[in-house]
Amino acid sequence: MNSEILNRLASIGPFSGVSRGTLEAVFRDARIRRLPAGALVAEQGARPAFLDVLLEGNVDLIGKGPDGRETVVQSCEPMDCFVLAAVLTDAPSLAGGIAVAPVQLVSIPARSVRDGAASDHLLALNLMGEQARQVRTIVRRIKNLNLRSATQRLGCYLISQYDRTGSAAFALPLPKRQLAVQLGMTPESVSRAFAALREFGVSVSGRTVKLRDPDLVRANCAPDPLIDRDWREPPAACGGGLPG
Amino acid sequence: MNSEILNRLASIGPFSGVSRGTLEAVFRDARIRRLPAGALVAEQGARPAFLDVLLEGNVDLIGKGPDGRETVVQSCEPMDCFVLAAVLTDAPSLAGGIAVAPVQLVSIPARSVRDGAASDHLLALNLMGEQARQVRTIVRRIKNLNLRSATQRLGCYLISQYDRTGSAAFALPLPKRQLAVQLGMTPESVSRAFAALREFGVSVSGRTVKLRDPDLVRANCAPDPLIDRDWREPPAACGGGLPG
DNA sequence: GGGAAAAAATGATCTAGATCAAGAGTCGAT
DNA sequence: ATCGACTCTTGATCTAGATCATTTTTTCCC
Repeated sequence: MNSEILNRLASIGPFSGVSRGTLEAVFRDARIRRLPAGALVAEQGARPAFLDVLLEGNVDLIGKGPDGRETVVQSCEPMDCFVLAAVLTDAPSLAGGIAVAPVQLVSIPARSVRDGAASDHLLALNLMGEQARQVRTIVRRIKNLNLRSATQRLGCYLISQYDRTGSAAFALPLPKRQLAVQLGMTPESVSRAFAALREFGVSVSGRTVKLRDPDLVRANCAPDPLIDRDWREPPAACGGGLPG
Repeated sequence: MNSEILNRLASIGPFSGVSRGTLEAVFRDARIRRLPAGALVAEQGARPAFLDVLLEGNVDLIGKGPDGRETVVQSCEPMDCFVLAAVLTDAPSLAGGIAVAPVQLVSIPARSVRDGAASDHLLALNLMGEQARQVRTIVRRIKNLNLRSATQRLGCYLISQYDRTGSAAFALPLPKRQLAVQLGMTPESVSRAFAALREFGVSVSGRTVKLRDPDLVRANCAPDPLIDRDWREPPAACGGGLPG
């Protein structure tokens, strides 16, 4: 566990501001794991022995039913941690984790995390906030899936990329296959949704997307900050740099 | 705020074991509210001024999209608290609350809750656990909705009632209209699902349900502890009263 | 560059459940 | 009991998106 990784860990939500002593105790028995794409990162149904923090790659959390059907609960990006809820409650995981790209992750013994929260007030507060944000992320996903059509979902995703990059032409950060997972639909439906968006000035070529008229897309896809915005940062105080 | 209510509050997950002093500070400005069925209990989109704990009645948390569509995120029972995630992160509510029966609830200023968590380690730990359980409840709901058919959902619900009451003939604790909401379908679909379950020995008359052969229902509805069981209690140590 | 293999687009069907539209109980109040 | 207002049931369509099948495009490896 080198210090560069330790610094990265110390900077994410759950650990930010936590005392050196607590961090050392929590990370003492942590281990780095590297797994190839397709590997099972976490198993559904078992009480998790480790809290995993993703350093590189992507992981999908997939819930399986008794009859084999599957549903993606969440897809994780670098610096997300997963199975946190199961670790904190010491209960069986409701979903398994699959690496969709080669991953590097830190595995922290569940015990260490729980002990750390029990002995360090700030860590407990951070984890509380992390779980609260997690609840909100899932609720936003539910609203996205239930309140919008497939085309609207894709359109809003493109708009959010446009807003993030500030450019009307950008590359998708994900292969389309993964995009489909994230948007809760089949790859075929993603294709059709792209086709439907052509009408609104959206063109795709390979992984490059161009929005001829972002406002036209916006007008037709019902974007909504309560669904699309991550609110991780404090609610933008109106008038960023303005006085009183 | 009489002491009987205060005792009930002190016994629920988030507040259990918390010192008298902290509880007094947190509840100092709390108020009891009573609202008729149909009333708006919490508004979507606003930063919640209060954390609400439901004492009596039922509340549905409903997310609305920009174009008017709605989806039920959760339905709350007595002693549940809602909008907790928004209170803790001081962010706009993602869902509104509607009273589906006359409700009595305690409204605790959001500020008091956050201050309490910041100053009392045990309260922070409790709230962390509460949020973790909340995450799991929502994930179980997602799995229930995505991994099972409408008929299976109803069947599993009936099985869980059978297990709770220990009797093959019991009364539904909810009007069918609300049952539909809880199971994520329309009232019409509930009717049809009941009709489909007749084949498996399920008979309904008014609010009374009889299971002629619970195992037959079980065999056809794919029950799954990872979906149906609430795991609020610690994982049942195998062999409850047995030695060794 | 050529050619296998994966990813994507397109087309044709299928399906669970929603929606729309009547009937049939059920209940409470007078 | 009678009315009227619910809730529930049942039936007839509709639809978004999944699924299955085929072609086209990209990727990438020697």
